[in-house]
Amino acid sequence: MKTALMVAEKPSLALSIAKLISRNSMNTRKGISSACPVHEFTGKFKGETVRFKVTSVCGHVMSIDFEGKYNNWEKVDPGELFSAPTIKKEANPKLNIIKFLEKEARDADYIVLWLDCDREGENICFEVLDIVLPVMRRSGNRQDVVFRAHFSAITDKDINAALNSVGKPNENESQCVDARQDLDLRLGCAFTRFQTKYFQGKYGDLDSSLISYGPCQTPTLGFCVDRHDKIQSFKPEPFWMIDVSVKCPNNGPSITLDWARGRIFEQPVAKMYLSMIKENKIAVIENISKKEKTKQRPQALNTVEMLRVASASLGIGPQQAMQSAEHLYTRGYISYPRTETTHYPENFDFRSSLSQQTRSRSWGDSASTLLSQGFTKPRKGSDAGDHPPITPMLCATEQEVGHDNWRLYEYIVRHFIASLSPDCTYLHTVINFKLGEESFCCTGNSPLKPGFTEVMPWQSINDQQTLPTLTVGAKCEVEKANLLERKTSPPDYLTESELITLMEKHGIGTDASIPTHINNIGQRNYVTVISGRKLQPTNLGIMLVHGYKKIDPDLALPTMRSAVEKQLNLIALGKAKYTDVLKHAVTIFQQKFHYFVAHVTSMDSLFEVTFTPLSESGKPMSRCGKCRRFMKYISAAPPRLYCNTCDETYDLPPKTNVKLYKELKCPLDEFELLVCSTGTNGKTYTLCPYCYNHPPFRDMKKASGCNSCTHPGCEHSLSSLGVSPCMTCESGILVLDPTSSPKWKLACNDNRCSTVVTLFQHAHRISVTEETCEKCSAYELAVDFHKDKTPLENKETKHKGCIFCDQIFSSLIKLKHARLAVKRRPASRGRGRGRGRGKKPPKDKMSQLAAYFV
DNA sequence: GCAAGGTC
Repeated sequence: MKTALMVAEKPSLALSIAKLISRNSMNTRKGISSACPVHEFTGKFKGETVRFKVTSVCGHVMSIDFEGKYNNWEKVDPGELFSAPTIKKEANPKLNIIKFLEKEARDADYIVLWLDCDREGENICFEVLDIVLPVMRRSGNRQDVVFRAHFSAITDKDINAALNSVGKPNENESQCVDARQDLDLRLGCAFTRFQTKYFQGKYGDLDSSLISYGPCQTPTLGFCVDRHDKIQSFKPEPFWMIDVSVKCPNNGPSITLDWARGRIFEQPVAKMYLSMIKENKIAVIENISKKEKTKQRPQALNTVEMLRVASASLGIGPQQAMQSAEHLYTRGYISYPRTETTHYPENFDFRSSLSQQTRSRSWGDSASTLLSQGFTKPRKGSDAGDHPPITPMLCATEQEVGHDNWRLYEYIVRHFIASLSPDCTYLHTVINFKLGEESFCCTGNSPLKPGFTEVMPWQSINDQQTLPTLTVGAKCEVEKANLLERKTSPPDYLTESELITLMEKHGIGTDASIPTHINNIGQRNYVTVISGRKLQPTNLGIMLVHGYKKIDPDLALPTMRSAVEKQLNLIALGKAKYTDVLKHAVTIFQQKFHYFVAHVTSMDSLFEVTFTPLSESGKPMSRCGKCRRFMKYISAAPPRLYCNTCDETYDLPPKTNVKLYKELKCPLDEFELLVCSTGTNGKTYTLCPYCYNHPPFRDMKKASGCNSCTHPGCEHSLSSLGVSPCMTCESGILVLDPTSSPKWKLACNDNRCSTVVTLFQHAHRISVTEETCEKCSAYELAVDFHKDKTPLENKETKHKGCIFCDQIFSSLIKLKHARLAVKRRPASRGRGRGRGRGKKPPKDKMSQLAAYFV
């Protein structure tokens, strides 16, 4: 029997497709990629009986980057990036998708591509083909083994129809995506590297680790700065309005009236009207109109609407909202959260979705009512052909999902129920008054049928002013008539929710990437989120956009993206060749880049008035090894030391507190050492500013401290202070922290690992000896305890041994877990001092150590 | 260290 391998874009879709084709009878097994299971069953394909294997990738398998040497910021001129060679590399190596696909393809005769039916999906088709075709059983030529399923909904009908009418993948559409990736990479990286190096090399208070540019993120920032500019250039104008209140007949309530003329912009005119009005003591009701109005139930929920409401009503930002939605989706509480569609599929089972929600204490009654009394046909939405709208799939409780996820879940459920509820109707009343010649009115809304607002109470009609019952011709006594002076007010900063709408309208980003772009401009310190989730641009954000406007306005305009996409569309439509279009587009941006570089001083003239030059930034910290003068510590991102005399900058680790380490010097370069602490877990280590940026030894990585330095003679180095391999991470070594006295500690020297082992107190001195433990081969410590507080017998103060195996030491280290029965191998002996210290002992040594500290 | 696009 032949085998057909079928590949979807994500695991959830592979499952749905397998269920629909196999009619729910399949075997599911794990694949070598932890994320992607394989569903197997027998069925019909192209008239023959085959074994189906349905699985998936996780989005793109590959991503584009420059060839390695082009990633060196110091050695490569950003301008070269427009012609630098690029490579495709595995997008997420942890998932091991390439190996997984190769393995599953080996016994396959057919490959059927079930990737999403959009351009990205078409592109992933070819990523998959590049991996599977070389290893597949080749029973025929490519034409006979490669098939593409075209589907527009995940329904029985659609999926099975797609299987029976498979076609071919569209290479033009795929190449269109390749072109976009190539262009975005070159453009983004060239501008980002140039700007970052240029401005960080001049100013000390930009407070951003990266001055990035991107064809989506920059126009996104542009929207925020545009609003800022409108606010800045706004000139308030005074205006006057007439505030009248009348008393209803028969001692009725007082009501405030609105003047038909609204605002008057000339004071004398307003005053004239006021005196005319004041001549009347009585307002007469001229007309009363009552109209039934409708507030429509919401359409089915898609991603951007969910993000807008999350930001505007729940105060949850887009990035966090997507994380919550992801959490709810992976646990089965809601349907797939990335969709543009606002129309329910024809065969959507509303009854079962509603039934699940009847158990809820908060909205169960609403769901029950709809089930027993019949629900309203949902409004027609738009079907983007991607995924069904976002709906609840299971009834959750707050305990199960956690408070923040719960708030989003609650909204999704309420929105779903509301979309099946009747519209809300209310009575809109307008009462027209006459005061002499002038017209006034007052309006009121009173609910008739609450409809969907019962389940979305925040949408309900509730008027502050309830109108009393009045009749035409009734006379109301004027209580007061005053002139109010007001000023026109500027618009407010853009809210996240408005920004999402603008991005969607201009085609900046996609439902999945909009949150990332918004998050990016915050991370880079271009905007700050202020109260009400409004986005206020920072000086940096404003200077950048104003700078682009001076040099080349296209760079920050939302139209640039769409103009590029128009060109790229020609590839997808087969009207132009991939290489021609790409070459043309790259050339244009290369020219724009060179023009920008040539004119960057006009952006810089904006920076000069706002930011502080490096020479005036920071406070003196440690001495430079070259000129012996104090260098200045700049704490704003990116943190660094700047030597004004040498005009050199030395990067420092991010998010780390640094201080001088007793004026001790690095024996190699004479730079004064620093002590770094990250604050979170009490891990501290020392570093030499010069070695951190220019590692002196081949086995010392860039951006490491003395605890990774293999200098054989320096007392601060790994060679002198290293004790044993780290028990929690793969590559780290536990090093004595010489600054930790009196609460002595060992800390892992891998930046990414937070392991810290707290040793004993009451020791004046601890040193790492040259001897290694016979049992575990860790270096032994020599400890000098305080004579009054020594834990040793007979008031002894000195003791030497292995902290893991020595009875006295191991009893003094507080272990969370008792020693487990660990198989011990005879210790390797005779390791030399120095170079050997960094080397990793056999694997079981690791597990042995791990048993002590969990 | 950089873009934007998939998805976990």
